[in-house]
Amino acid sequence: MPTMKDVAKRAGVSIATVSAVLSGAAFVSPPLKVKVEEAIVALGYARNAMASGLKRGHSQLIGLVVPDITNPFFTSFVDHVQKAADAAGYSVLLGLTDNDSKREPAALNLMRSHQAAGTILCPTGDAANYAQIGKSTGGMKLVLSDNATDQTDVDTVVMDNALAAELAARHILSFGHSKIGVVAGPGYQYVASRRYNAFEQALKLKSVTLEPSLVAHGGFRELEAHAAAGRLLMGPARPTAIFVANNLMLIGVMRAIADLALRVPEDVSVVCIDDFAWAAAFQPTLTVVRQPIAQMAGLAFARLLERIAGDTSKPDRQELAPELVIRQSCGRPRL
Amino acid sequence: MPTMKDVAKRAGVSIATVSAVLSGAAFVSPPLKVKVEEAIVALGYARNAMASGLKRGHSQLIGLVVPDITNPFFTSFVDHVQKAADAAGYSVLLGLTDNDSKREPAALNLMRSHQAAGTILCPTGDAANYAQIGKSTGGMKLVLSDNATDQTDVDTVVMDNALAAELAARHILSFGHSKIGVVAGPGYQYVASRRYNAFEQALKLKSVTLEPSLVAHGGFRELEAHAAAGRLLMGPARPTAIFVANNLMLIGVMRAIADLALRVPEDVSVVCIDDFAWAAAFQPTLTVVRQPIAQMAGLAFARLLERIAGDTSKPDRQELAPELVIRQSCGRPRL
DNA sequence: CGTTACTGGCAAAACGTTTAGCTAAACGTT
DNA sequence: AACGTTTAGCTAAACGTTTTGCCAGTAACG
Repeated sequence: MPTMKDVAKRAGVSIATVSAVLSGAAFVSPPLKVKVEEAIVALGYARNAMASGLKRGHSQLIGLVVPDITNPFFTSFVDHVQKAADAAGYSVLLGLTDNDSKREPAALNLMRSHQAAGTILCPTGDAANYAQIGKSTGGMKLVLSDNATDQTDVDTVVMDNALAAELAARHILSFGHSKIGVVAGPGYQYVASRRYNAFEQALKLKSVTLEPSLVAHGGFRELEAHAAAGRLLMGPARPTAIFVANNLMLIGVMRAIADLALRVPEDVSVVCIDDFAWAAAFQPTLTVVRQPIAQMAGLAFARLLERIAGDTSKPDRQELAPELVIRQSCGRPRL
Repeated sequence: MPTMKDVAKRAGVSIATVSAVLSGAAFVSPPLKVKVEEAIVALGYARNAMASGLKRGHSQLIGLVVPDITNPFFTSFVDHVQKAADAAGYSVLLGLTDNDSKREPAALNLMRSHQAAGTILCPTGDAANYAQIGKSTGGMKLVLSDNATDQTDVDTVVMDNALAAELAARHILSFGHSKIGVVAGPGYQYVASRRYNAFEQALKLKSVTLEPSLVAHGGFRELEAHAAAGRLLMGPARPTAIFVANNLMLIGVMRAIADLALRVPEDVSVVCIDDFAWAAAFQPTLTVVRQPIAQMAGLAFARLLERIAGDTSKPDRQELAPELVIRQSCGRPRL
């Protein structure tokens, strides 16, 4: 493993000069510069990021903490952040909390210990833990995304979840449904309750009420949603439309619908929040509310970059609008 | 940002003692130990991984380089590696090559520069680049997975792609198909050509030949596959069954089938390599060849751990068996 | 009681970089 | 010609750990 010293010796210069050409800041005369560059490739030298990070007080790493990379929403989020980071000369250190907010402090500590220039955290949304999070940053730049409450002491980039649910509600209502089922996320999570409340509110505005027996709360995961949808669909008052709060749960719901040989949208209409590749391949193609993932990731990273650059303005919350993608899974209820 | 020195001062001990209790190696008397631990929590101290890594010559990071995290296969692979790494006290530094093998050396260099204890690389499979890869490791432990040729100088964990294709072929043949279409991956990639060749071979064994006009080579991505499947299906000799070489391409194929209002499996039978959540929710449910992702990730990481621990035995290649998951997308051809 | 063996704890020397401060040469100005 | 200015490049001092070697106690032994 060659060091700068080796490069310096081979190029006949001091290590300070090697450092200068590597970081490109100070002016180095062209002849010396090429000599150094030659030595670097000849030795296969790669700068030691540990030493560099130690000396400079921070690394070229940014932390990215998500609850579950397996959820297509987060997969895409990670993908976009990674690419933005790459373009800006940063690498991403991945943290997974496995939907357990108690793991967030540890993840944040990891990032801090690696001297991350900053961290983007998608909390799993258990509101109780927010105080903890602040403690664990130790001064590290932080921006929250996705499942973040509306506290004001940290930068936040989220989708307008209320609008998303409203869009779904209005679309369902436009077909004249009144017996509407909901497969909602876990109530203690900010995003889940916001989607649920806004959906209910939008219905109430048109004097449609949500039958408690037609509301199921799951864990944002497929299996519970499958069971929940089964109960809804086999109950005495089968809904003619179902609102599903995320993509993972939709898989379970569609399986339950298939189990009962029901047709979409003839027997049940379906909308969910989150777009994903298979939504356009499914038969019928699935109407969804699309989250602006690329934008969220882009803005979150951009905000982080500003903070890293020294911006000390007041933390703000950016709320992005979702988009209703109308496909074929909603229609008129049969009487 | 408190350092060990601060902790030491507060606990009334030397920094060597603090280091000792942190790493847990040397014996420290219980009273001192609790004093140090108290100081650590009181100050909110977190060990500086840069300094630690610099001194020890390697970090607690492992590199993980994949072509496209958006592909559910890699999503799952990353997820499993991350969890295994976490359990072993390592964190993962994520590298994306965006399906471009020319980016692999840079990704490897990144890992090396961060003093990664080791790296798992899923090459994008352009065989031309393998020599390059060796150069870029600079002595860093490396294990290859997924799309790795059968070179013998580096540890490798792969699925038996030939068997996977064979399983698919035999399943299709068992229904009596003879006009069979293929949507294959890019021919220059090891995995793609291996799947294709084995599929053709298995057909030949039963005296079924592959019509060249019914074979399309795409880029393992949805869009090309959609176009390719469209051509196949609208051509003069429509196949009664289609073999699709990966999950992403299947999305495109299913869309093409829907475009033409064809029924599965009555008009066309479909199998693909890769299982994924929606395969069981789709109507009809999709028959697939499942890759043993958890096992692959687990073995790749385990091998890496052995190498990190100092194992210097001869590099080997582990080939894992896939599994045919029979669902509903294959049936008899209509005459 | 004197020697040896062991122990918990400390001081200090690295690890490979960045960077502030410096030297000396080259230039422009009077 | 003497002066200040600028500049390319160097020296050396950090950065926060880990770890080797050492010291001073204590226990064990003859």
